[in-house]
Amino acid sequence: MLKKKKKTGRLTAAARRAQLIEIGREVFAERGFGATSVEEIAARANVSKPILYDHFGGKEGLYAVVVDRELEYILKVIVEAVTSGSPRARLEQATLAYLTYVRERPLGFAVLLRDAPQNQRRGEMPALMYELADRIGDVFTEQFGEAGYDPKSAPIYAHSLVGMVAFVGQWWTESRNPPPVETVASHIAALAWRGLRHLPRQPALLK
Amino acid sequence: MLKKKKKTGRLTAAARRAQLIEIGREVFAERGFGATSVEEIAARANVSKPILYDHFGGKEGLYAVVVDRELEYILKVIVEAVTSGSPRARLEQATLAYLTYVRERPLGFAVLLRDAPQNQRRGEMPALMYELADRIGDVFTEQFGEAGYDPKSAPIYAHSLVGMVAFVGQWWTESRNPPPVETVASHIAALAWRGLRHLPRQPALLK
DNA sequence: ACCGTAACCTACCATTGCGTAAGTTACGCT
DNA sequence: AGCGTAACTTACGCAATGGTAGGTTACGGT
Repeated sequence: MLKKKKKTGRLTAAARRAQLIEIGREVFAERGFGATSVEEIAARANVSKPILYDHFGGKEGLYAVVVDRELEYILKVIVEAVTSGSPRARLEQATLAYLTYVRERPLGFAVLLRDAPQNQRRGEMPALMYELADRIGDVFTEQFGEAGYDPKSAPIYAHSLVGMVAFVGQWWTESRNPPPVETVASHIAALAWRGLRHLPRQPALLK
Repeated sequence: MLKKKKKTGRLTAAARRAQLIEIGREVFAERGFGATSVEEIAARANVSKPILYDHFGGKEGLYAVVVDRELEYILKVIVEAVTSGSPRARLEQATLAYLTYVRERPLGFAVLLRDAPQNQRRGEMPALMYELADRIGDVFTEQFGEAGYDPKSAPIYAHSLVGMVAFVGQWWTESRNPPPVETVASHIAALAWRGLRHLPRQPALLK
């Protein structure tokens, strides 16, 4: 017989594990790591605490799995969007991919935004953003050199781009009656692209 | 006699209060609200818990004061920067003011970035950012209408601007060997300004 | 029908950390 | 000097919560 639930709530290990990850994502999204209690997760799964410990070793274990899956996913989506096309197309597609992600996986997105356990290091989201910004920064550094711009300024622009996408993304998910993804993405990409295209060699404050 | 400390650690109410606010900012910055214990703050002040309760009523009370002062300050600085000059000068000065703030008050800045108590509502920083973005959005909406652009898209650009400044600011404080404020501000402002100036009437994705 | 094992539960600890009650010490004014 | 008050402490209560020990139930192959 296959692993079908008879009438009791008893599940196979794999199924229970999957369910706990799902619920964990929900609760962590709502409360953040610190304010989440193992009991609540267990309760929502109609199960007792020790089960969670059997599967994940503890709260941090579950959290790690949830975060890891989320990062894995978002990174995959963005990398795919950036693997082909003109530079401008890549910019647009990456923006689109990111926005699509935050829209389709609001809970996972929320988990990434919140404070990480034991805090000291930043949340997972900022870490990912820095990672992305660094990669983009590398590309910019090279391009800037060839185009006669100061390579030193590349990271600033890279972080600017990532920052605007990130912040707009957050705002966008939370706004009721939000415009369609393509609209948002096209505006952001336009701003970034035009800005970069018309950059002065040596920006200076008016004063 | 004036309120000078003789040799014991005993302070006047006002002095103790000020000290606790200072220390509170430090600890909240390091640990975030949730992970901060009243005991630790008290310990760092070489004082026992009840004193903190006498002054602020509890953890949330202290936190509220710390955050309030911080928001008060940062808002003041930015508003001052925006009260005169050409639109472009305002953009530059606001950016400059913000970056100067994050550099000069890293602890307060860190507190604002972290999760707020009782969680559900966002941290204080995002709230402030949304507030700023909304104000800017209002200005843009008006300007866009006059210039023949779609007023609906104004909030997107407003949030983009705020997002890039915010993210770059965060990165900038954390990077060792950071470029001077004016440099960073001029680059950000240049990107934003050029982008806005050369915006197409109706942005569209390549595809 | 039986039995081994995987899934699950009912208590338990132990710790942490907020908040308070009640008493104690030093300061400074008269 | 002495006294009132402000500043401070010790010692607790107590609710949450992470984590564990040990026993119980149902599943499914033989």
